[in-house]
Amino acid sequence: MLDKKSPVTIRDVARRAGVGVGTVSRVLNDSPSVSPATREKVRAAISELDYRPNPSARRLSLGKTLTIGVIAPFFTRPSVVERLRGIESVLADTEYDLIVYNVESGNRYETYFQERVRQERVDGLVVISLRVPEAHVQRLLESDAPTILVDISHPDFSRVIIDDVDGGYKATQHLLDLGHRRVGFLSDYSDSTFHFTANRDRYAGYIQALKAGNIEPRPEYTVHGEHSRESAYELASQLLSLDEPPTAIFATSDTLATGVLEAADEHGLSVPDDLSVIGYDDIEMAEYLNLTTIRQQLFESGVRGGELLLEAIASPPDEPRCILLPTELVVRATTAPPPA
Amino acid sequence: MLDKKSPVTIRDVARRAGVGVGTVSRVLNDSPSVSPATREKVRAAISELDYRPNPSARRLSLGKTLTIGVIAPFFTRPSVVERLRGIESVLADTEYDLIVYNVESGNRYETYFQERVRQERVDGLVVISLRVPEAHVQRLLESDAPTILVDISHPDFSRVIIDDVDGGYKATQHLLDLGHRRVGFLSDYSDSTFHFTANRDRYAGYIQALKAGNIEPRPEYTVHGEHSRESAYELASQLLSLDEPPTAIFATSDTLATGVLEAADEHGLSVPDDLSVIGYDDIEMAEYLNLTTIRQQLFESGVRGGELLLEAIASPPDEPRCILLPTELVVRATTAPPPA
DNA sequence: CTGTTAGCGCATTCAC
DNA sequence: GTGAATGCGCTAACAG
Repeated sequence: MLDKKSPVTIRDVARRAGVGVGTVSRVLNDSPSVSPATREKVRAAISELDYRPNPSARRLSLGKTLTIGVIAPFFTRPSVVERLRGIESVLADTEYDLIVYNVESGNRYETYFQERVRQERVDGLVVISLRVPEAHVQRLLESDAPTILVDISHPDFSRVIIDDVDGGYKATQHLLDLGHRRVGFLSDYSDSTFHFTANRDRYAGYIQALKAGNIEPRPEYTVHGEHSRESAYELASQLLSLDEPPTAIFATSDTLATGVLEAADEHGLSVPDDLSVIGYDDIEMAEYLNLTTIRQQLFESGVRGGELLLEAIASPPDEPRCILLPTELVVRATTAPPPA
Repeated sequence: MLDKKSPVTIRDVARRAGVGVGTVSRVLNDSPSVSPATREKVRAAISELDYRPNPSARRLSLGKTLTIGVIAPFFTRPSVVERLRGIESVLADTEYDLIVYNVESGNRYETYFQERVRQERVDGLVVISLRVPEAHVQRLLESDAPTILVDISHPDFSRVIIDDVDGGYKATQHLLDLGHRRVGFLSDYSDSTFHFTANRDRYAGYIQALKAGNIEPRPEYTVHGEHSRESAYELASQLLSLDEPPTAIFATSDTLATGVLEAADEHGLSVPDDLSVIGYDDIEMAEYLNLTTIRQQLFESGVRGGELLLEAIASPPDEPRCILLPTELVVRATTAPPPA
């Protein structure tokens, strides 16, 4: 015989405490208008029955989903995971559930924005490192559920972005300071990539630094492809096979930088003596590899994004807010003056 | 003036299509008892109104949450992220939402099991690399929402585990085959750690291999601490400072292995000539570092776990199912015969 | 202060 | 095959 004990509801509690359901609801929601005595009775009944409110009912009645959605290319990059951690850390103390939408392929990318993300589904959305499809911008903006961008820029959305122009500038400037004149730029920037503004900005910084140093950018020194070590390996090989190869390479992520390191090794080049390499992000591996890099506040970006979202849900700002996080040059062992 | 267009409901669709709400609900749920003609009418109305059913209402009415919870130490280890990816990939094609509970501290660990995980909150739960608190085992087992374990063993739960005894055996055997007689075992196994059975099993395999090779295990060769490169560095240093230090070290994760590599370097030991090092997991970095390791099917373990859960929800098995995933020795450049 | 009641949007009987 | 009615568990508005 099935002993399906149906879950205890608010009515059971009310009965047990000898009060009405309304009162139980009030103590549940910390309403001030409940006498201490009855409050205590209700509390007792709740704990005796080990009662927990049914979230679905609560959500339906409230007209809120009490959940936050995060849409991101989670698993492709350590940096995204760090940001996610930051978001999760601020949500953990709230009543919001965190539901994750992982985007690894183009079709799911569109699908998530189209299907899943609606007022009825989440109370707020944060998009990490992913370009918002133009087709969905308007709807997102009009929705009651606010959207926050992290590590991606768009003038109409509140966002926390990294000062990537400055980061790119710093990286390049560091190389220039060391005496390099031939600096390669290697990234996964490309129109087909979801990940968009960050690399563009870093590139801008790269160009600015070059110009400030009176160095004419060479088109052949800029390469880009997929975001993987393998791809970076190919791209770097291409750079190093040039008639006049760069003496330093700025890779727009630490992961890419490892591919560059690999290629250097393959070409019999010793780092940093023959070739300087600088990465970006300062993920855990960077420290181990002694990689010079541009550190950005990964976890912090998630925290700030989460906070922005919570605030926006509480009271929508009149206009988009923008938080700009600084970067920091971390000099380690993969950069040095160019060979004499 | 606020133009709060209230979301379109099933009633709007019914009205538009000139039918009752029941009928709309039927076509929504692919009920066979709807005439093709009206089905078409309803479909048209749905798309004209761009109607989407309200998940909260649906859940309440259905008495299901349509969400799956994953509780794991997500962000601490790349391996966990890989497993999560696997789970997400099978859930992405279903109507289930995936909500994540990140456990980084002890109190949240207890809290999640206690508060969040209840029938009313999720329809199913998967626990990754985390020991289930004994105090909650019974409740979990009795719940209508099945619990699946991934990378953690418990006789009462369906689970997908890795053959870690064999993995530990293989790693040790590989070292023995190379001629090593003094093999250290370095792990993050400890009672205070959530992560539990995996390291214990690997240790068992280590001991078995030693015994099979007629080598008496030495207590001082077994060390454990936190799961971090820094910790591994300390532990390895300790090992290498022994009067008779091991000539090979088996670290129970690739992350730990990097710490060992670091310590070796610090001690002026060259790998693999002076010291052999083998890791575990074969995360992405292992390939880059040319680390000999034991590969396990990380992503696959998540996939299988997700499938197990879906099946359990559909029809609870009479007794726990157990899927055992094999490991594979991947020989790269950090292991070699001991110094002469 | 507190009990009662009316929805929230959908699925699901039950008659027709 | 289809419409109308009932209930899922909770919140909020309304009396008292």
